[in-house]
Amino acid sequence: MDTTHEMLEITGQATATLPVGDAHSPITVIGNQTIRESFGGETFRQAINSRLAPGVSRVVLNPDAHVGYGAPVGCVMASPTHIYPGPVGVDIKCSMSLLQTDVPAEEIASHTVRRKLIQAIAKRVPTGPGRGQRHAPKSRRVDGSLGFRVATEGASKLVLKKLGIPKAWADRCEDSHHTAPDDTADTLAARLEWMGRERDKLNRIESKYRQLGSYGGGNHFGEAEVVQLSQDPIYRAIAQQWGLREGAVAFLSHCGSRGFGHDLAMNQFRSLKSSFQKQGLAFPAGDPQLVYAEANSSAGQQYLCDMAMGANFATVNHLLINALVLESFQDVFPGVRGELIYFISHNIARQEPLDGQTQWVHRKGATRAFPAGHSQLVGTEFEKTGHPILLPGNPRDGSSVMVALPGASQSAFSVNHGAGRQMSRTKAKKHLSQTAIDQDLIDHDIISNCRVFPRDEAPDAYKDFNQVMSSVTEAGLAAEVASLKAKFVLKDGAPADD
DNA sequence: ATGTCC
Repeated sequence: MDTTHEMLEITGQATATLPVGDAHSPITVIGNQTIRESFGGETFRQAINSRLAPGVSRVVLNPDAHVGYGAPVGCVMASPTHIYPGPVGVDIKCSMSLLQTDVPAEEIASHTVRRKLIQAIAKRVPTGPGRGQRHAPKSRRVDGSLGFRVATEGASKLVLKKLGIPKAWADRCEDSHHTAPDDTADTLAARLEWMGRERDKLNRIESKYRQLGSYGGGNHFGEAEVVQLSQDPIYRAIAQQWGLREGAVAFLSHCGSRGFGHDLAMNQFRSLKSSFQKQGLAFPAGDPQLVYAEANSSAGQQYLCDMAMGANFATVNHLLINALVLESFQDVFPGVRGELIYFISHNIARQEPLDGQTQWVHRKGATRAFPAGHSQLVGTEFEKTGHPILLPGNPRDGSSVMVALPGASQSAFSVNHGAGRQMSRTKAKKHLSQTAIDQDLIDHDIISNCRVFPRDEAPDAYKDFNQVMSSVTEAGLAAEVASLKAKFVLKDGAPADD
């Protein structure tokens, strides 16, 4: 009997207090026993609240799940009719990207070379709060006018050209641009103009444009990797078809829409909550973080416009970071070339065919996983293989590139988005030893831009990535085509003695 | 996630 993939009976022991009508299908839980024990009651409660919320057709809990804003981080929530800002998340279109260079691994064996790369990247792509554009040359400066184009067009030809980003990279994005629900660019422009005019937000928004090309903080990072292809000939061939090469140095990035998306999300939460209160509407399970709108309503359309603009910002932010990282490599290795393998989000709602109808698939800390032949891949270069899935594990145990299998239909064509936090930041700072964390990375030949690695971001603050990965593969959702071994990490550094 | 509360 396969215990790696179980349907959580919502009338079962985890949820005995919640009466559920027959109309509700159970929540799908992806996780072996170790993983299921990692969830905790609050994560299940949030999943059940999400499942019982209006208009929701399906909820999937992935092995990296933990408590989040309204819905767990590490879940999928689908609705044909309703849009939920909480289950998109506050960092709209937080995503992963993978840039492969033609530098062979041997070239970055020495710490001296790696230090040079770290300095070259840190000079161009800052971590922590503040502006990404602080050292940008004039040619790349994002003013209000270009920022407007970024927010409304995403990775359009004009935006890519202005920012010096290779135009071919747009084809390697899960979505290179996002439009308003009515599919017209003018609607987004009108929404942005309205925010500037009616709500006196323009100055603040313009200041956020200056964050383009930066990582921010928290779990965001940039990491140099050595690519190791799968030993399985079928999956190795898929990796090679995507352009991955054994022993190449690649760069994995994790970040999102920075202050720009944050402001859009928070404004939406505020206005939707206040609208619920004015109308005397009840929040799902009494939780204001599960506030929602019907997608076709005026409020729903406004949210979808703001989500699209946050997503456009995140996309261009990521592509710009990759262009700047490639330039940094060229500082150290003149003439080196690089190609974007893929860019894929784990905090977004997308319209997708699911269970026989078009639905809003909310992925909150979950990654799209379309296998070969999926209707939304038809006509793309990934039609015959499925698209790359980029999963950060942790620097010590590595990260993974996967391909979806037909079994992904059981998880709403989604997998996890990483390892998933197992310790709160507070608990990690209290319980994990700083010297042990730093020694661990040294032992694994990994260096970092931080004097000391942030304790709340240490590998052991997260779940065992091998357990998470085996939960996914044993459920038949996806298979690994390549693993990524970290060589250096850029993160928002923690002070030495906090 | 976020100039970590407008």
